[in-house]
Amino acid sequence: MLGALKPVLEDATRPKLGQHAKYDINVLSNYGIDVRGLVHDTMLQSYVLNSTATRHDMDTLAKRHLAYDTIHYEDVTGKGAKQIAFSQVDVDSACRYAAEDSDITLRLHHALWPQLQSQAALRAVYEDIEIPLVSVLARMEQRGVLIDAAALRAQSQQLARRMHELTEQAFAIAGRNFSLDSPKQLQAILFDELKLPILVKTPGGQPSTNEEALAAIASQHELPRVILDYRGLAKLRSTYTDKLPAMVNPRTGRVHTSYGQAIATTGRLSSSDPNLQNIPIRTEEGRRIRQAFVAPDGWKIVAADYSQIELRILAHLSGDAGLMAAFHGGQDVHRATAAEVFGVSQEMVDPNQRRAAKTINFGLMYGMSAFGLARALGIARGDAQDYMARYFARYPGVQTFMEEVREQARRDGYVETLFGRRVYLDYIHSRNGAQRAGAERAAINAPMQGTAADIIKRAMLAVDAWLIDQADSARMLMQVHDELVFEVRETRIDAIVAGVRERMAGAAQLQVPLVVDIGVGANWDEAH
DNA sequence: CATGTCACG
DNA sequence: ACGTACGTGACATGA
Repeated sequence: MLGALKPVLEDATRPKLGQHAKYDINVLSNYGIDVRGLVHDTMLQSYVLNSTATRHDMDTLAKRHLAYDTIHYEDVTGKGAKQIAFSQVDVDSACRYAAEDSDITLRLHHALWPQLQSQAALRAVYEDIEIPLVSVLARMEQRGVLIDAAALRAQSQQLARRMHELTEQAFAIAGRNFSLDSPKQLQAILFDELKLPILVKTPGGQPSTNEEALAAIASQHELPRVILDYRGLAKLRSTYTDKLPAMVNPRTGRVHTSYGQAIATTGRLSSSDPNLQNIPIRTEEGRRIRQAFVAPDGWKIVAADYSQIELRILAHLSGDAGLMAAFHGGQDVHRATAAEVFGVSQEMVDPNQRRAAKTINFGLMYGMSAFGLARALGIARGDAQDYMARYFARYPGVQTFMEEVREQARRDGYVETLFGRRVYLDYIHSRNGAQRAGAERAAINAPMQGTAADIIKRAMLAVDAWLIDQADSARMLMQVHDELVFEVRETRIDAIVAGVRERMAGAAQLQVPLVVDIGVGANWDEAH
């Protein structure tokens, strides 16, 4: 069958329609078939029409648009311990399931494509960004990234030893044994037995043992610090140093993530199994994990990230003169903001003022309140209010922009990115004040996060198209929201760095420059 | 499967 | 009185 289908599937002039076609493309790739000619994907149609609405899997879409209950995968294979591989399913059941898959996909296409076709901006996002991106992502997933599994295993051993020591310490301090991994047991010790004050609660109303809560009581008792140290190590070990070596594909010797193209409401990608978009970077111990992401002999890792892309997008979308000037002058934008808010020259900005300005800049993009700013900076609410008032006085365009975004959300029920991608806000008219406020914050953030997502996707398409003519000099391996990671032949570094920079910087024409920082190294950490 | 926690941008 | 900074994915626990 594969032999009969191969010429059809590989013929780009024969148009293909799929539901989550990237999945099928990857399966067929494992059987030596290079699918060409994908023109439609109903999952992506649904996602571009409304990223917020629902999940975009076939069962959900069939129910929603066709009022049809599909045969579920688990109906055919069973589930849990008794589940069998699809290859073990009897041919009659497999045929029914697979035939329905094709039938429903075409019927979904007839339901969704007319809606998309009639809205030019959405159609362009779909046709010019999402559909062509499918093949780029499929190849990134298939390529995988090389990791130094032995180094990670060694780090796991070290972490285990230190965790054991911390466990012994914790037992001695607490006066009894308990599971350091159990928030419930820890809560009983800290707040019932030791009577430490409850300063933070969980969303469920329980006394929290999270980092903020433990840090707040660390001055009153020695146990919280030990737990914090233990937690830091436990996270690294369970999620990364144990897990990543176990996920190396024996056939390729590499780790292969899956990119979610219809998950994040703003248009971002997600990464799973394993998630390569949350590899540690903020601590030295964490960076050792990044050091295990390596290049093969004769190759280097090249990491290219957009500098301050969301703030630049804020400058562009708001048209605020002050913010645009900071970027045009090539200034340190947080320093520039500090100078404005605190009324000093940029040279006189102290580190604390810069840190506060950075918090303000980021917080504003998330719709943060004075209360939130006060908490983030550990200052009085009145002072935070003053800072924000001064910020908006200095950057009036930003305030106007944010009010306009809120207005659009209330009027239309959605907001837009620079390229016309829509993000619907389901709770913008909620009678529940907290929900409504949450929707307003999401509305503020979505145009910036979403435009950044559009831009890097456009850059990926441009870079990929260019790399095809570069004789396998470089391979795009990962995308981490504002960063692209490549492996590049050592002999070709300079040309590839220049080409990548040019295409990433040129992925959108903004009122401010798009700056790309690029590093080269033997591993992902060195490349930063 | 829900909850709490924590890794990233 | 409550909640208060957006978007994700993965892990361990415990019912």
